Amino acid sequence: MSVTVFSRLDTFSTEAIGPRVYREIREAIVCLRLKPGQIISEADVARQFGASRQPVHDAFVRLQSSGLLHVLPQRGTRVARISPKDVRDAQVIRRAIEAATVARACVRRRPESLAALELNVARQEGTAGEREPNAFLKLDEEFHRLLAECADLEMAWTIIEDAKSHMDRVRFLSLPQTTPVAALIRQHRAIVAGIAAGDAAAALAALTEHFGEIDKSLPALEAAFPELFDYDEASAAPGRDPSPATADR
Amino acid sequence: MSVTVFSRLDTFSTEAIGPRVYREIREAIVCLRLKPGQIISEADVARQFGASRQPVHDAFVRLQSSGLLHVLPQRGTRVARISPKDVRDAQVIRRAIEAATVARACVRRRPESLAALELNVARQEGTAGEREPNAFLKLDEEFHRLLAECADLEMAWTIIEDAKSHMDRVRFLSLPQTTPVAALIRQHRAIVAGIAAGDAAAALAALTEHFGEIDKSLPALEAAFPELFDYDEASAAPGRDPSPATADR
DNA sequence: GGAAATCGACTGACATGTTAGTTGGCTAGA
DNA sequence: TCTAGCCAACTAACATGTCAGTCGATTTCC
Repeated sequence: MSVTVFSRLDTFSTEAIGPRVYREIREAIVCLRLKPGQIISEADVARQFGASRQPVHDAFVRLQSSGLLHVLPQRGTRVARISPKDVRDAQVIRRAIEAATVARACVRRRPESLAALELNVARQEGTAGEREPNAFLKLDEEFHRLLAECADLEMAWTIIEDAKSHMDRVRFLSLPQTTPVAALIRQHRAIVAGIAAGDAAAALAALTEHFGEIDKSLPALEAAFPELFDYDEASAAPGRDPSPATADR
Repeated sequence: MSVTVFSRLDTFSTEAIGPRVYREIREAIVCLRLKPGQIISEADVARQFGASRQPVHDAFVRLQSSGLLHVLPQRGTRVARISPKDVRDAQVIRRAIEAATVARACVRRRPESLAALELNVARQEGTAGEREPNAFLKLDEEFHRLLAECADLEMAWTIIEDAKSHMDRVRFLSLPQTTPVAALIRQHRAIVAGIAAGDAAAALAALTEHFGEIDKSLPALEAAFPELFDYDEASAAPGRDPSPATADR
């Protein structure tokens, strides 16, 4: 009936179940192991984890407020389809916040933060030869977190993380096709250089270029995977889906 | 023992309990009916609502992820103190997002959205004579929501709402003292005028001025109500509070 | 044959029971 | 008087039970 996506949580961990469940479900959504549009149920996911419904329910509550899940009361829960509007909204918002972050970082310029950024970019370059893109994605994630830290704007990272999740699903789709990782790394380096020099204009220019990438891939992906996308006006629309799409897998 | 803050939910409502509980708790925090630093418990709040712990628990989960509650596992939950850093972070983020919103609104310029904004500002001016500031606050809230709608950036409002909550507690504290409502309304009008004229520079200038207000009041408030503020580095720090502050009340 | 009523198998919403971790006060022993 | 250990009284975390609403397949009636 339903696809098995999660594996039993190991019992020998000091970490509470709740946070782990949340993290795993979230990652599964962003990495498309849970397909956009797919129906999932608290009880079913709980069974897969070998846990009770409660921590899964808590995770669902949080993921709903991030917009990654759509809960239809008394009917079911589905993984949010990729909404082109949400993707673009998230892009605009992320660009705005990250621009403010970089501008602030240019003013602060803490040596230790800069060192951390430099190190991170160097590591990114180290992954250039690898086949596995996940290593780069992890470092990219950390790069942007470090930016926020550098600007002393931790709250910014929390928000970017949420906005990013909508964008990352698109990025994940586009990975097999065009992965201009080298270009992305070059942009990262330019941002760091701008901050190090206190040259806000240069850093912001590099950042803007950095965000132009997704725009190119989105239309082609929509054409290639129409069933993963959502074309309705309101992303959070509760009652919809007149499409004859296959419910899951 | 604990202060009664909530009243029994009326049973004759079609709306589910969960959303109502969430809304009420959130409002109580923002309006300082729940004091920053105060200890609250799921069971106690549930009793006050005449509901079970479950919907209260769900609300706590969401409020924690907004940073309005700090849950100390197995120990208790406290209303987040007002963290000057969080307030400033929220300000920077809100300014960034709202600037992007206004810039976009200047480009779109939908007549019906503009009309809604005009109407809203007119209503604000209608509250000028009233003693009750809540009417203005409600309209102010709606004004910024309309801005997001005008820019077709619904996601922006969701985020601003969260960031605002941290700022609003400060604003609530400062209300009795200095309420330059007239100035705020003037700024609102200037923003709308800028959008209507498609003059992004003018609109953004008005917006920037609009955000300068809190900066002035914050230091004085910190001095006046030290017990409501939190001076630690990390706002989300789980284990802290070495201060001998009175637990609640 | 076709439309309407029915029923059963789901779902999440909500209620309640249980557990483990923390804390603060009490007491026994020095 | 002080201290170490114990214990009762909390807490949120987690588990499970119950319920009402939804949907779709089947049946029933025309």
